[in-house]
Amino acid sequence: MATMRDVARRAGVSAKTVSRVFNHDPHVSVVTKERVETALRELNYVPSTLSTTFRSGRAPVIGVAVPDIADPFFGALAKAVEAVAAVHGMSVVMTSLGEDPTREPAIVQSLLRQSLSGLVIAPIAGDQSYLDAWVARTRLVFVDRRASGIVADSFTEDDHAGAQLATRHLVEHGHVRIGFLGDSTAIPTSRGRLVGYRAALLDAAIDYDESLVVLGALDRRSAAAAFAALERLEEPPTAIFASNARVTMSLVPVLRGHGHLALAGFGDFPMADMLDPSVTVIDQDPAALGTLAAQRILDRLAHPRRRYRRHTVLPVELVERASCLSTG
Amino acid sequence: MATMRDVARRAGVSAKTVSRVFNHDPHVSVVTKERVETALRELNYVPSTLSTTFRSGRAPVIGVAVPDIADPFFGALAKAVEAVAAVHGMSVVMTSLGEDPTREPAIVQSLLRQSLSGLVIAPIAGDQSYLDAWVARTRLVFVDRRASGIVADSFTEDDHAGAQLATRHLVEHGHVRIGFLGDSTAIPTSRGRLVGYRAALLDAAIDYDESLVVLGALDRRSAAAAFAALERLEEPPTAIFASNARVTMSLVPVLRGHGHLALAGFGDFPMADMLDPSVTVIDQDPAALGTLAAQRILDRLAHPRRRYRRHTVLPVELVERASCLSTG
DNA sequence: GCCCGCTGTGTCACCGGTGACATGAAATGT
DNA sequence: ACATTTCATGTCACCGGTGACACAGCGGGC
Repeated sequence: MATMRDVARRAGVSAKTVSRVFNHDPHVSVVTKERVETALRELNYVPSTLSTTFRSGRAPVIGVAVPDIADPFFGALAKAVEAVAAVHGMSVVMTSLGEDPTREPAIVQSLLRQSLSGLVIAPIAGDQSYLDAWVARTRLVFVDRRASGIVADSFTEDDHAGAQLATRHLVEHGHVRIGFLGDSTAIPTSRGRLVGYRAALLDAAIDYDESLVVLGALDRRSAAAAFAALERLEEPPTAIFASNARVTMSLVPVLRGHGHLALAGFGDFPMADMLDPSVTVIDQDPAALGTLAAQRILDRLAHPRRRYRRHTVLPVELVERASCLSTG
Repeated sequence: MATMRDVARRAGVSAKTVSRVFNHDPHVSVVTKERVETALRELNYVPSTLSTTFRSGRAPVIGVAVPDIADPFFGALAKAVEAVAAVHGMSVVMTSLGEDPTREPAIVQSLLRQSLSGLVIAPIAGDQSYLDAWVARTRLVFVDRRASGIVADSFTEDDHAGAQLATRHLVEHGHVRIGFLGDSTAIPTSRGRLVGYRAALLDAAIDYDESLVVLGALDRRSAAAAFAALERLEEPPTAIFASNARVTMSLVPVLRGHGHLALAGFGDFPMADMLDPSVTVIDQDPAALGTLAAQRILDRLAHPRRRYRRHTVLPVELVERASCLSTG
């Protein structure tokens, strides 16, 4: 691929002059300009971002680190980040953090070595103090979950209010024994949702029964096992609150086999309205998270000393469908 | 962030020596090595990939350009690419090409300016000759759809056989009037599936009726419109073949309202087995496409002059569920 | 005629890790 | 004891676009 010096040689000028022509610097004579433009065209010059990136020490790239890029929630989030980045001539590097919190630091740091302009991260580990050294260099924005161990911007959704809303909704449909099915309380979002669930019970003066809280529902098999644990209770639940979309989806086939319990889940998912019964959910807006996060990175790049709101919590809303109507 | 020269100054050696220690070059005395290692630790040195990338002219990055990264199919594909790349210390830049084929060249070229090690692309345009200049520099691998206008590796799925299989399946369930609902025949995959559909009809000695082929079913609304066009026919279809998962999903609510037609779709999707009726589909393997594509890029990087099979077509299989049983 | 400013263009250095090569000292071989 | 190899370490240049600065030539104002 032709470099600027190649073009310069062909046009009989210095590389700097080519640079000027390429960047529409007015201080170039018309004759020179035309000669250079011809050479540019003839050599099919395409500038490499490498040198500018190297010189500036900052790649025109925004990183996105999420638990799983194939998850529709994070897919939508990433897509939104990319849309914002593209408008500003930036690219997006993506990485899946997976399930193992201990691997998070290594994965994220190998991303950061690329001198990203910013990083949007939905962490899986309980502590991000390993990012301490990077806070000054890279604009870090947390989404879905707040940072812990460091101070960084965050855009999250109202886990507490959403879970409270969904649980209250089940209570209003006459349920008293409401199970909480989740993945792991190591994840802050799940913790927040559990707290919201408890708050709704408290509001309704329903005693909190720890045996109704079952974790580890990661896929259909483990969801079945978790559900079985609830069924074995002396007083099994008549309704279930699923702490995220993955749990809800894993639960659908399980509930199908075991009579109809009421179900409400945190997080909408494709086809939720087409299932029988259609699933009542708390609707999140991953695209909004992504857009805001990307925007914040660009804002901070453009205005390094401006001050911003540290934590933004987006409201969520209940999408009422049929699954909360049925009773065991 | 500390550079090698910073470390060198602190340890009282040259930058090169630091480089040697960092890369475990045995030609360093134990004393020096320890002094350097201390300095490395004290300054918390993390190498920047920027300089090496610049010098080598090749970023340790694989690009992934797909129509929509939020689509579960491409999400799974991207995830697989990333998994392979991560093992080799590489990152993945992703970009959505969107819907407008005319924007593809600009989007892809802005990716390529980053001197990627390779690019995995599922194109939306009908012609990739704009990539001509890049073939020599960047390892291009096409997935899901072949390249047109240039010679490049491809990994695709057997659109023809899959569509033929699904259509034959519907025929075997007694259907003669089978509608074909698709997005656009500008997309090569859709074209291939249409051909497969026609082949199955031919096999069964069923006349091909062009009015049974309706395109433009991109979302629920347009799918409804497309379906309405079929319903208006004098002899409406009793079964429908949907040319991709997005069409199938858009069609689910539409069919719900209009009596039960048999349905088979190309491409599985989450919850397809939980719908009522569960949807018979042709199962694709996006992760396999992603893995193979990434692997090919790494292979070509490692063995530049080795020869490879240009085009690989992966088999697909029918997942029989309930939707093909019901009859209008 | 001199200074000033403006214009068009060129030169140089820089960003940071590392390959190619050099250098001086110690170790080994004869 | 001297030649030769090995070893530890250093110096330099490079990758490519561009900011800082230089400089020659020219026109205008005094």
